[in-house]
Amino acid sequence: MEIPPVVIDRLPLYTRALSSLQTEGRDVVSSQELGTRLGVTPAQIRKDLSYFGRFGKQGRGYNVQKLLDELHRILGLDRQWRMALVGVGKLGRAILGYEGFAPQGFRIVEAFDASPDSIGQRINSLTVKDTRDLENILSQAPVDVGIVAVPAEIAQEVIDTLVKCGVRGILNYAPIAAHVPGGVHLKRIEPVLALQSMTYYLKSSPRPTMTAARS
Amino acid sequence: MEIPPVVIDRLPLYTRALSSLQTEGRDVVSSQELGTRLGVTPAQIRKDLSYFGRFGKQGRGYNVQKLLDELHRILGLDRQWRMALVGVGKLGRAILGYEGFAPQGFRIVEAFDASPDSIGQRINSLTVKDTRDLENILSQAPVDVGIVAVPAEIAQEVIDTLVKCGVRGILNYAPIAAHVPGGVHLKRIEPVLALQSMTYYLKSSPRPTMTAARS
DNA sequence: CGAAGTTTGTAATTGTGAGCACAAACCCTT
DNA sequence: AAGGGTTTGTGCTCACAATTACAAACTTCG
Repeated sequence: MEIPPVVIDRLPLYTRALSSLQTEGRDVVSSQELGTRLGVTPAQIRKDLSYFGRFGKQGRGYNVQKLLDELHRILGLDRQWRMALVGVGKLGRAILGYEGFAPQGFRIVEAFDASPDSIGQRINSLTVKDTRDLENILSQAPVDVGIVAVPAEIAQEVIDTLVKCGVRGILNYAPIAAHVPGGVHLKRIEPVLALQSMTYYLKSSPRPTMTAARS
Repeated sequence: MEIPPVVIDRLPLYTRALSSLQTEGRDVVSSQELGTRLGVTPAQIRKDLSYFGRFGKQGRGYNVQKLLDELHRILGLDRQWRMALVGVGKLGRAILGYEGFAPQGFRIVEAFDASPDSIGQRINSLTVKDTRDLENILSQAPVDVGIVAVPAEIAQEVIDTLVKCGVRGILNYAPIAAHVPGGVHLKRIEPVLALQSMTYYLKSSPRPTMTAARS
C-alpha cells in the first residue's frame, strides 16, 4: 500500500503535539482534542493513523506514550541520523549553531567549505574540511542527510556530488530548483518562497476579524 | 473567482526561474522548457497562469520580461514589505544577518527582545527594542509581516500581540502549532519538520538509481 | 504564399485527498 | 449489570487538483 506524502508530512506534527501532552503528564488523548490543538479535523487524524494500524480505543482515545512510540517507529525517529553540512558561510554557520536538531536525533557530523579561509576552522567542536575531500571522507563515514548552504550557482553541483556519495536525503537552503535522481529525497528550506506567496494575500486582504481560527 | 492556494505557492518558483532566464539574456520561454527546469509539467504551468490571464503566444511561448512583470504584480512583489523580528537569540540573530530577504524586497525594520542583555544592542544597523514596547512602536509605524523567533513557550503569546498590532502575515520559526484569527496568514519555517518526514523514506529506501529525475 | 512544425489556452477526464456519518467498541456511573 | 455517553475506524461522497487532449493561433522555412 502506498501512503500519500501529505499524510507523512502531518505525522511529525502529531508527534510534536504528543510530546507536549506527554510533558504535561497526560496519559490519554482523543482525536478531537489533538485536532483542536493542531488545527486539523479529528477525522483526518484518525484516517492518517489508520494507514499504519489501529492505535486507539473506542470510548477512550489514544494512549499518549504508546502512540508517540508508534509514530517514532513509523517515521524512523527511534534512531540517530548523521548529517553533513556543505557551505560554511553566514548561513552555514547559523545552521551549525542551531540547537533544534540534536534533541530530535539529527547530528551534524561533518562540515565542508571551498574557501581556504574557512577550511581548518573549528566551529562548534567540528573542523571544517575541504569540499574537494567530500567524496573521500563520506565514503569512509557515510551520512544520511546532506545540508546544502552554498551559493545558488554551485548548489546543483554540490547536490550531484552528495548523491554520488550515497546521500539519499538533502535539505536544500539554496534558492534553486534542484534536480535529484529517483530515490533521493530533497526538501527545500526557503523563507523567501514562503514570504513571496504570502504577499499575494497580504496585498489586498481586509483587516483581520478577531474571531478565533486555526492555521 | 477563488484561486487554489497550491497555485499561489507555485508562482514564486516560476518567478525565480524567469529571473534566471532573464539574467541569461533569454527573451522568450515555452511552458515546456520552464517545466523541465522546475520539475513541473508544462500543462500545470499553463493552467496556473491561465487563472490570471493570457500571457503567452501560440507557437512562440512567453515573453520572459513581460511574464516576470505580471507575476510580480500578481504576487505583490512590485513593492517593499516591512517586517518586524521578535526574538533576538541565536536564531533571531541569524535571521537578522540573512542576506536573502533584502534583494527580494523584504526588509526587517524592527527587532524586539525581552532580555535586558539584548535590548539596546545594535545589530546590523538596527537597535533591539523591548518587547513590551512592541504595541506602541508598531502602532506608530506598522509592519506587514512579523517574524517569530522566540522560545516555544511564549510563541503563541507573541503571535497574539503581533496580530493585535494589525500584522496580517507571520513567519513562525517556533516549534508550535500556532493559532491565528481568520484573515491572518501564517507560515511555518521548520527544518526539523522537513527532516522528520524525510526520515520516513530514508528509513528503508533502496540505494538510488542514477536515472535523471526531478524533485 | 503555403505547408509543416510549435505552442498556447482550455474543455474534459482522471485521480486523489478531505470530510461526513455511523456501526462497533469501550468507559463510567448507578 | 445495564444504560447512557464517548470515541475509534472506515465506507462513502464530494470537492478539487492534475493530466490529457485538442482546436486555434502563431512561426518558420522553402
